[in-house]
Amino acid sequence: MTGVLHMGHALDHTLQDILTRMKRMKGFESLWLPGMDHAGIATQNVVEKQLSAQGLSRHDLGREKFVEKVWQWKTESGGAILDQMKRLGDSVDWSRERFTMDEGLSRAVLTIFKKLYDQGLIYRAEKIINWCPRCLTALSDIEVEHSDDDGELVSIEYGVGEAKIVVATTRAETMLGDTAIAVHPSDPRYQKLVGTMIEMPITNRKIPVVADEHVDPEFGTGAVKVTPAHDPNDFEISQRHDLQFIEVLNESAVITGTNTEFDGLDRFIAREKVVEKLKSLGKVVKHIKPYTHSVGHCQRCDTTVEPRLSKQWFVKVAPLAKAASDAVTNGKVKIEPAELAPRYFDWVDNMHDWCISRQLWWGHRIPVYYGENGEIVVCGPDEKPPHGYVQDPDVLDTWFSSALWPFSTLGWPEQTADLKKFYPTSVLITGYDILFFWVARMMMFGLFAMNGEVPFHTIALHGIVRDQFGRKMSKSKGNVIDPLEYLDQYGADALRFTLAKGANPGSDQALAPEWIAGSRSFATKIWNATRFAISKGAVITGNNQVLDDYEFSQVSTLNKWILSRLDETVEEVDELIENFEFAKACDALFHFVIDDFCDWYIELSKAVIAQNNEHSKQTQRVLGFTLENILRLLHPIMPFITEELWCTLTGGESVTIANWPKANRTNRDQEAVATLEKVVSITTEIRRFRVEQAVKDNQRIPANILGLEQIGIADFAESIFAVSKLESIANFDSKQSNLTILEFGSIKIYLDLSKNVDVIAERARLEKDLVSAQKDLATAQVKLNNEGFMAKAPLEVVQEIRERFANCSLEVERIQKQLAQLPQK
RNA sequence: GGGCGGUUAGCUCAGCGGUAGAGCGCUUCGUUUACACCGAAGAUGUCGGGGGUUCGAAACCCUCACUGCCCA
Repeated sequence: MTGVLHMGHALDHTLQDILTRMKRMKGFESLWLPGMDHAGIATQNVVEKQLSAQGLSRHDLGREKFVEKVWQWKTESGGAILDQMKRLGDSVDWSRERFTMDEGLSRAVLTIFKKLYDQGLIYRAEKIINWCPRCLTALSDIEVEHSDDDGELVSIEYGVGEAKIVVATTRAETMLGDTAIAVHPSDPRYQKLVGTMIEMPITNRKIPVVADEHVDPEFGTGAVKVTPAHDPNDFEISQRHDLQFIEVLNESAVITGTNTEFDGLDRFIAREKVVEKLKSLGKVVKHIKPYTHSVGHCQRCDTTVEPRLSKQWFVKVAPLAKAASDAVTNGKVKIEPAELAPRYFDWVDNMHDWCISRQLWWGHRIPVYYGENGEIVVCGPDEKPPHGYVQDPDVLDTWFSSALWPFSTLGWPEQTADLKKFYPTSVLITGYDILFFWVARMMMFGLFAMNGEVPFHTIALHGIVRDQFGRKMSKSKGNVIDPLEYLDQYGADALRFTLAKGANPGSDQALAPEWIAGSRSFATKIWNATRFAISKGAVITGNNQVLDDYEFSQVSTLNKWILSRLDETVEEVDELIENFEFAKACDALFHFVIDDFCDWYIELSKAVIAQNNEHSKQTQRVLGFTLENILRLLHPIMPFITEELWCTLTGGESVTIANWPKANRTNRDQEAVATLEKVVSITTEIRRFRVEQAVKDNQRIPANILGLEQIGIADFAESIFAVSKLESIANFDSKQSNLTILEFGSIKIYLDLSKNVDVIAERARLEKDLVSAQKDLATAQVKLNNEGFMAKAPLEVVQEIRERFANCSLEVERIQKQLAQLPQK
C-alpha cells in the first residue's frame, strides 16, 4: 500500500503477465487478481510521520480518528503501485481488485482466527519476542533482519574472594538484570561453584551459578551471564532452572527500575557507562576485544531489535507447517525450479511459533475479548462479545491476512462461484526471497482453511534483479535502476522484454540500462520489418487463414523453410513458457525474428516479390502469415507494440484475444531447411570473399554461378545474386581467364573483379579455413582410430563422427584445390 | 556454526556425457530501395585448481580455493 513499483515488481509482474496473456490467448479463463495488503507497520509509520510534522502524535487523535486518518491517506496517496502496474501493461482483472482491509477480507480474517483458536492453533503466552523500540511493537522472526555488526566483548569479573567467575558479554548493560551465571555441567573449572551464590558488581545482588548443557565451554571463559528478561537463550535457561526475571529496559529500550544511576539512559549509552563503572571498580579483566556478532534489525526502520519478555498471541505452527511441507513432498504442489525445494523445506520444517500480535492501531484488531476476571471470548464475523467484555487492543500481523489471499479474495468464507471455479489456483510466480515470508504462510492457511486443498499447484520462482555487475541494488550503493524511469524512456515493452530475457528459473539476474535500450532496438526492428511487409503487399488477415489456398507441399522452398522454422519456434516458445523458461523463450523468439525472419527471409524474399508472378503472390502471403504469428508469439511479452501493429494490420480485434499459435509438425520440411543452410553458406562465402578483397559494400561484382541446379537451389539464383551484391556477366564464358573462381562443393562461382585479386588476402582467408577444417578432421580421425570408441560408443554417435569425417575431408580437399589454383606469388 | 548455490569469451549468462554457445561490448567495412534504435564480415576461452570415473568430462564423483545467499 505504501510501496512504489521497483524492478523486482517489474520482473515479477512481467512474468505473471506473460503467463496470463498466453493462457488467455489459448482460450483459458485466465484470472490474475490484483490488489494490495495494508502494510501495517509501514503505513502507520507514514501517517504518524505526517502527524508529527504537525506536532501531533496518534495518541492526540485517539484510535478511531487515527484509523480514519489512515484511510484518508490511502484514498489520497496509497496504492501508487496500482497505477504503475497499468503502465507496465499488467492484464489483471481490475473488477476484482482487493485490499486486505476490505470488509470481505476482514471477515475472512475473523473467521480463520476463530477457527484456529478453536482448534488450539492460536494461543496467548508470555515469551521473549522481537521488539522494535522505535515502532514500539512486537515483530515476528521474519520481520527481523540479521547483520554482522561490530561490537565489543567485555570480560567482567563477578564475585569476591575464592568465588570468582569471569563472564564475557557484548551487552554489558543487561547485567543489571542478571539473575544467574551459567556454566557447562562437565566443565571442571567451575564444578565447585555450581549451586553457590555469587555477588554481582554494581547492584551487589547475589545470584546463583547454574549448570546448563547449552553453555558452550569453548566460548569465552566458558561461563555466561544469564538475563532471562532480555535474551532468548537466557530465557530458555531460566525456564530450566526456575530463575527470576528482572526487567531493566522499558519499551523504548531505556534502562528503567534498577535503582542505579543508569536509570533513564538509552541502552547504548548505558552500555558505555556500565563498562566505565565496571572499569573503575576494577571488574573489567583482560582487554576489551572487538567482536563481530549477528544483530537483529527491524525490517521497517532498521532499529536494533530488542528481545523482550512480553505477552503476545501466537500461531502454533508445527501442525500447519507439517501440512505445508507434506504438500510439496507428495507433489500436490510443485516448486519450480525443483532445486529450490530444499530451501522451502529448510524453512517450513524449522519454523518457530509465529507471533501475530502487533502493538499498532492500523490493521485487523484481534477479535479477542476479555471479561473482568480474565475470561476470554473470541468472536467470528457477526458475533458480539458478552456485555462488559473489552477487546484486545492489538492488531494482527499483516502477513496473517496476506496469507489468506488465494481464497479470501475469491469470497471465502462464503462458498462463492469464484471460489469453486478458481481455487486451487494454478500458478504462483514470485521471488525465491518471498518463499519464507508469504508462500509458506499461504500454504499453511490455504491447506487449513480449504480442507487440505492447496492454494496453488505450482510455485514458479524467479530471482532478484541486480545491477550490471551482479550487486544487489540499494539506495546506499546508488545503483538502483528505477523501472518507471525506463518505462518512460524506452517503453514498457523494452523493459518487459529485457527482464523476461534475463529470467532464468530461480536465479538472480543482472540488469543495465543499456540492455533496456537494446530491447527497444528489437521493438524498432519489428516495427520496421512490419513496415517492409506492408510496403511489399504482405497479406495479413488476423485469422491465420491467409494460407488456406496453398498446400504446404506446393509452396516454394524458401516459404517451406520459413514456415518450418516458424512451426519449430511456435512449438519451442510454447513449451518454454509453459515451463517458466522465460529467458529461453525470449532467446528463441529473438533469434527467429532477427536471424531467420529479418536477415534471411526478408532479404531473400525481395527478389522473389520483385518478380511479380505467382511465386511473389504466395510469398506475400507467407510473409504476412509469418509476421502475424510473430506478433501473436511476442504479444505476451511485448503487449503494446504487438497490439498496435496487430490492430493496424488486421483492422480487427485485439491481439489479446487472438488465438495462440499452435505448432503443426506436418508443416515442416527438413529438405527445405537443409537447402537454406546451403544458400546461407554460399552467400556468406561470397560476402567473406568480398570483405577480404576489400570490395565496397555497394559495388556489384559481375558474376556467374554454375551448378546451382545440381544441388537443388536454382530457384535461389536471383536471391543469392541480390543479397551477395552480384550482377550477371553478359555473354558469360567460363573459359575467360580474368575470372576468379570460388568453388563450393560442386558449384563454381565465377567473379569478375575487373582488377587483380588480392592473392595474399585470399590465400590468408583460405589458409585460415584450411587450418580449421583440418583441425576438425583430425578430431574426428582420432575418434575413429580409437578402438575403445569404436567398440563402446553408441552407433548413432559413431555414424555421426563418420559423417563429420567425410564432410571435413571434402572441405579440406576443396580448400586445398582453391589454394592450388591461386597464382603463385 | 548449519544449509543451499555459484565459479564458462571484456560484461551478463546458457549449455550439464559426444567438434565450447548467445546477447551486449570490441575490430574492420558500409549512408544498397524495412530498419544507422541498421547491415556485412571478424576476433576473443588451459569451461576456478588438483585428483578420479569413462572410449569420451565444461558436464558425473572426490578434494581444495574463492564467492554469494538463507538460517542460527
